[in-house]
Amino acid sequence: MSQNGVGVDLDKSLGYLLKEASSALRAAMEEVLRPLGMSVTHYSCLELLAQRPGLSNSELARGAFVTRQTMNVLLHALERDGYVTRPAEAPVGKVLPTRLTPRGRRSLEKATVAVRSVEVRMLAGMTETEQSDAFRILRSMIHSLRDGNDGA
Amino acid sequence: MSQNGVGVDLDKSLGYLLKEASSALRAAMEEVLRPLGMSVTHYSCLELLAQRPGLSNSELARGAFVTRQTMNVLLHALERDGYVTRPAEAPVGKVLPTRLTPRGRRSLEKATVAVRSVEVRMLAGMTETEQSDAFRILRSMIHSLRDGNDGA
DNA sequence: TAATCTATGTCAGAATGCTGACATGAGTCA
DNA sequence: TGACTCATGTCAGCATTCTGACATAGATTA
Repeated sequence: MSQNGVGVDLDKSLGYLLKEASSALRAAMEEVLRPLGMSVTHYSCLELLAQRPGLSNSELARGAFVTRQTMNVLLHALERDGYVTRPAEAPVGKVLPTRLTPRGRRSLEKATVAVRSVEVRMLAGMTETEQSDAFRILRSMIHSLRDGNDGA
Repeated sequence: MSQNGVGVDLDKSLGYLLKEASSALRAAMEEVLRPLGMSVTHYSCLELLAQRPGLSNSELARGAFVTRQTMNVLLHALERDGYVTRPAEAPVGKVLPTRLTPRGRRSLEKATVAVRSVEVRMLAGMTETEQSDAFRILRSMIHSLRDGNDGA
């Protein structure tokens, strides 16, 4: 492992490590979701709707960490394939509350099993203390990064 | 914040939190790199070359968590714009060792300052202990996720 | 009430990254 | 030596996501 003192030493950069972990997580999730014909964003959307029925397109987008436009495309596909339903007209304002269909719920159930296996694997090598540390530390990182986004 | 007991509870999912942190980091880096006309992958490539001169296209791709093909496109652009150089013929095998030009090095210097500010911000809210915990825990997560990728 | 601001859904075009495929060079092993 | 395996660089086509833009609905404020 060669390295010199210049710049941000990648071996010691928390940002690089975070990116590496995220990349590994994404790969693991894609691997278990592929046999189900489902992408990570696809799964995220369904999971969000299961836990908070009636979310709008924009809310789903924020929850899945993509743009409104991207989520909009996905939602239309999911609606076309019968996984979700949206009212033809907005009950209030422009917001179209989205809900899972029975088919969407069934599809999600299989995916949830697959994804949970990844989550379990990730937690496996950690003690109880490390697990709660992980939550606290990740939350701290998110908070620090968000603060500077529009603050300073 | 509503939620029920079904499925993977996102509020308590380490995977979701990891994705959130990674998303925040990416946004923060894009924000500071945009004024320099540089993308995250672009910066990653230059930083890798600064620390390990002579890396091949494939090695750079693995280091930046993209495919060979993606890195290949980027390298050609960087070479065209005079940030890196690659020999016309492979000294050995097919591997074309890549190196930063003085221009590439100058460009990287500015980016490094910007990126370091993000890294500092991320570490700011954490104690010394938490910082070393963060490294250990992230490494543990990466290891666990990788193991299962082709193993079990 | 009227003006302004903010958030939403949506369309269009562009950028980015990926999968599939191919030829080639190097290492392995019979 | 020859067959096999593996990694590399590269081309082409496709998928996903993003940025920019617009009209509209609700909230805020003068």
